[in-house]
Amino acid sequence: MDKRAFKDRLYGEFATVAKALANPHRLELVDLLAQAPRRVEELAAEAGMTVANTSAHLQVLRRARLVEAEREGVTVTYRLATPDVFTLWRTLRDLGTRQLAEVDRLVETFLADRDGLEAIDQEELHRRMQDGSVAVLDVRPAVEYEQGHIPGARSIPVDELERHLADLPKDREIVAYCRGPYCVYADRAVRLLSARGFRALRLVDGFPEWQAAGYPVERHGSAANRGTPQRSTT
Amino acid sequence: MDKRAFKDRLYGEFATVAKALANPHRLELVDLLAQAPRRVEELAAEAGMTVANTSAHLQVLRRARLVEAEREGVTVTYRLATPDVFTLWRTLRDLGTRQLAEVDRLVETFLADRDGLEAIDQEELHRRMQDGSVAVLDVRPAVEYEQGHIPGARSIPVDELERHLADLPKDREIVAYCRGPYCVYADRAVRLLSARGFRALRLVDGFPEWQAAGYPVERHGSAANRGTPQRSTT
DNA sequence: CTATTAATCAAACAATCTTTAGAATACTCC
DNA sequence: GGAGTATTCTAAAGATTGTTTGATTAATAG
Repeated sequence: MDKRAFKDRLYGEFATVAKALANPHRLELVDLLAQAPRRVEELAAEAGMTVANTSAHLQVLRRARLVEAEREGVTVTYRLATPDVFTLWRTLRDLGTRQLAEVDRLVETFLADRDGLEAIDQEELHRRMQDGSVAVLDVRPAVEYEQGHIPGARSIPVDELERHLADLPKDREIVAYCRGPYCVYADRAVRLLSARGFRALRLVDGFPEWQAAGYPVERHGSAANRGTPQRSTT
Repeated sequence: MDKRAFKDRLYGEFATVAKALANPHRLELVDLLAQAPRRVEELAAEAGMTVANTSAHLQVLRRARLVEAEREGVTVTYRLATPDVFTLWRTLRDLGTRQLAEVDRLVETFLADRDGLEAIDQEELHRRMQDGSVAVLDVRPAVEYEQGHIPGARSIPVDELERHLADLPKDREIVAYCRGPYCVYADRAVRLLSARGFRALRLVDGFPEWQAAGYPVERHGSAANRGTPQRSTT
């Protein structure tokens, strides 16, 4: 094998990873799987695709070793092959956010009223959590909460929020978070809560970013911290 | 615009970035541009492609805002749009290295004798540079050295190494580096030097990784440090 | 064994991507 | 203006990708 053949094949291998991410549907699937492992049907429903098409895309991801599948009886559960896959997706997403004006434009258009919502970042939330001045609210679907959440966070999926307002404090600020910077659940929650007289604000990032930054994480209500928080793993 | 349309378009934008990287030739171009800005012809020659094809691929990268072009007289010089593009490429490459067995196999096959070469990492090189126990050798093409190199490194492109052996010290270890973990120039240099009685070893990473890690960098022989080194920007 | 459910496969088609060859453009030098 | 050079554009062929439809496989329950 000569040098040119070696290079071609090596870059070819790395290109298969990029190819796996080079499709909007597959990026959405990766984004969903970063929240929690899921079955094919669930993924198809969440992403608004047919099951057959979802299955085909999942297999592209699997061939690139970005996701793994596990059969349990009649269902097949997919999960990210390693947390590094989320890191890659986030690196891609953040670069796109900085470089592509169109992303800004889309956010401006669709999340026009987001500017009116108060927001805080991870560092500030972590500080305020420690002095107990805030209540934390996870508004993602329950299955995602169960796979891991910010310690002490209460799980109320956004669609059920209206029914559980009585459980929330009026005397403390409420910080709502969801899947990530482009997830709209937290926006909706903050808007609803504000309208009902709560003091609510949103976390600018989602749970996967919180976890990737090394902040403590809780699972199934039992403490499962990763030690002292360490900022900025990027 | 409804939520589904918003998501589709947002993921679609991010997919354009992944698509730009989803081709072996374009990855090689990004890798080359991470070393130094270059003209189309130079890139085509380095990557073993026709000029027309190189131009076409560069424009895919440009539309995705990963590279920028600047016309200077009759030539057009391309460069990475931001250093973050290298970060994305490295994240992709490192994930591929960890996940794809085929990468390992290719390296084993083509760089079979690499195991016999002594190697050190960035941290250790930085330490040894400070106590003056090593000479550092940049074996990349001169244009790449001129765009930035490890402070105090001597530039001898690997093809000219044999002619300049007299300039190298026999009483100190020589650390050779080149473009990155899969670049073969440093391997060749270390092999040649060892055969001629020098004590030579290779740096496991290349210059772009050194720079991205926050270690000091020098340009055109004049000091241009970035302050104290800070490890691990990943 | 049969029926049921979840997931995958196979075939087909449209759409997109890659490459080449040759033409066209943009600039410089004379 | 004309010649020469670097780059880009155009057109066309060939390969790859994405999606749907309907069939098929794998496991479970009765």
